[in-house]
Amino acid sequence: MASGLRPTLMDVAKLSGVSAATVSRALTRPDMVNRMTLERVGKAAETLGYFPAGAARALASGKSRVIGAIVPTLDNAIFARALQTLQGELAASGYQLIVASNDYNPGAEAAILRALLAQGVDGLVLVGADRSPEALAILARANIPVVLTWCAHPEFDAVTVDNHRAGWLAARHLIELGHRQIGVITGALTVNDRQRQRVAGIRAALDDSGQVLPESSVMQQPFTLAGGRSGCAALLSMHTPPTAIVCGIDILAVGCLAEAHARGMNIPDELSVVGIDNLDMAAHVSPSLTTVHVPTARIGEVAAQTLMRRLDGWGARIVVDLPVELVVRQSTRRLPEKNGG
Amino acid sequence: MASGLRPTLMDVAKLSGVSAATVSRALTRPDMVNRMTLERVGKAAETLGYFPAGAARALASGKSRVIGAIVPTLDNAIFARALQTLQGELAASGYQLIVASNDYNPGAEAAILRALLAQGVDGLVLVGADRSPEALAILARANIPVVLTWCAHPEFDAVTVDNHRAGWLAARHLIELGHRQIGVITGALTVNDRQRQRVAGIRAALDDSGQVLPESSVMQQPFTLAGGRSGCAALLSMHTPPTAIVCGIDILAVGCLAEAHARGMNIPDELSVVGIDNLDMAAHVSPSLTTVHVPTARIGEVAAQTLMRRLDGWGARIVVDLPVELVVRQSTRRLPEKNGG
DNA sequence: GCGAAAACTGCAAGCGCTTGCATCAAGTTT
DNA sequence: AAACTTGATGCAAGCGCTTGCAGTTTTCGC
Repeated sequence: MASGLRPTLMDVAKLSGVSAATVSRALTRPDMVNRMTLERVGKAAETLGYFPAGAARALASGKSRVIGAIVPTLDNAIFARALQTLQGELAASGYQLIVASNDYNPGAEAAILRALLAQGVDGLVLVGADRSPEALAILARANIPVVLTWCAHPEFDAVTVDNHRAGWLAARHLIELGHRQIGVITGALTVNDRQRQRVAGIRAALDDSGQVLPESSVMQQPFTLAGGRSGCAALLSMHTPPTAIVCGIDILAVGCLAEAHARGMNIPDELSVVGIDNLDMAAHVSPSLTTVHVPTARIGEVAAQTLMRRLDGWGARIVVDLPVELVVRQSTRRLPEKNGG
Repeated sequence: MASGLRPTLMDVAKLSGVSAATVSRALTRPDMVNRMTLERVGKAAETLGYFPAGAARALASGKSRVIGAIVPTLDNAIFARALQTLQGELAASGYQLIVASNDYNPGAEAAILRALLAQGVDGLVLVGADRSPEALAILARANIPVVLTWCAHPEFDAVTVDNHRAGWLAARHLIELGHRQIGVITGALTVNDRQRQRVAGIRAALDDSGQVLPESSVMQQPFTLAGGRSGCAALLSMHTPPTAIVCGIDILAVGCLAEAHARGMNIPDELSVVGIDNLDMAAHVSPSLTTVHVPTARIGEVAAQTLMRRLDGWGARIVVDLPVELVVRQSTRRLPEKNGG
């Protein structure tokens, strides 16, 4: 090889006295190559410090061994954690992960999708099932495996979690504790189907017990602690403030706790708060947060496995629904009786 | 084009009646092409729904427009946030981001590096300056821009933060408040130069005031709230427990707060705690956390800019040092006088 | 020991783009 | 009007691999 340049397949072939084809096979399908040849090639590759050029490989084979993921943001423990396991699992199978975020802007997705496809990803993992028609069209034409996470959609594989049930469990818990004035803090519902489903679940639980959740008791806030605080503040300043609040995600719930604390309110005595997600933090805040556990890390892991299975040729739709579960801690308690009646 | 297949450059060329070369130029260097031709090509590409194949492009041009990043873990708000801005900034310049994590295992880095280089990344962003000789050798041979983050190294571009100073500021603050018994909770020092530097800074501040920081007062813990708690517990169970604790990162500090709270200790009256990082959380926990602000998001942003500058041909070493700054909140206070003396 | 199957290996044609060089038409200069 | 620029385009040679097919050598079965 020209000194200073990366060695190529040809260099290895020459050094080991075989054809490029054989080297290629030695590297990708060792079982097709004679043991001794394999060894010779291996040694040559070793001494040259050879490693295959992904671009050439991708071009020739049509497979890039790269998976793309689009998340609303990395700056949220939920997605970061899912990506962490996703990446780990993919790496174990020899795949790389390209991440992109759309900042909860559904309109940005189509462009990102185009960029990812242009890049030549072999598969895609997306969050939620809300998708613009344009994005949908792109996906339909792309002809690569796509797995949705958190929410399902009939046209795609999915690793889901029952968000409706999560909301239901949270609200049900409060109802069983005697709460009747229940407020909700959630993210922006128009761009977030997970949150919509959770709120629907909350509403359903209330319905089941003959109550209604007025729109005015549902506060939409950004997914930050500050959002949780201001949602809490808004709820508490209502004419009849709630005796309990369920938050669409733990971040909001922790913010809510902080706000209550800042106001000198005792939780759970004066206000019950329940979250959804079960972040690490939930167990450590004070009071510890009652929440609905969502197996976030597992989502990434299973998403990777689903993708691998598809890339291995699996033909049928795959939908894995991961269980959610109420975790009762210290932030909720039975509504104190107001009077003897 | 064969129906069902993705259109190629050639398809666009034929449809618009020019050569493939012209289409290529129309797409990548529009200024080299006649206005009218450009328009025709654009229209043809549009109607065919053409977009370039990244692999082919990368192979022919030697540039993949993909950047690789290796972080210890995504599951830490610090890195997740930096990656978020890094990704956003790169995307704005038409680059994709491949992320990989090594789980704080320095030994894994070389393999990841190899995989990333095989994939054909155009640039790399790494965390910290600790690097195995093997990894270093790989980087040296790779011949692509590399930017280090958080810590600098003479051989690489870097976007740094003065970790030593961060530690120094934190400890100094406590010393000024009269504390003499100071404990430290940190991550695993052997695999984390950021933490080493911070602890060194803490030690330096103590030295400056004529004190020493015994090894036994430095608790190494995993970067979790639970780690912060157990570090705190360990410190408090010492023969002469500290009156103040500085934590290598906020996560540990928040855990520390939680532990103290669980023990019914009043912070800051009975124990002062200071963190480093200034996570969102720091302002919202109770008591709010005194900490040293580290411009995490900015690190990712500037890292991207640095890389872009290099890829634009910039020849000199780039080192950007971002300022850190003490943020005093409620978790620290003057050491109460024990007696009249 | 012979024919056929099995096991290897090589040939060569791409994969879809980029880019140095040549070409050619249309100005500019002198 | 000859000699040059200049601008726009085409030609064609790759970039470094993979892979269908064909050829060669081994290995078996009998």
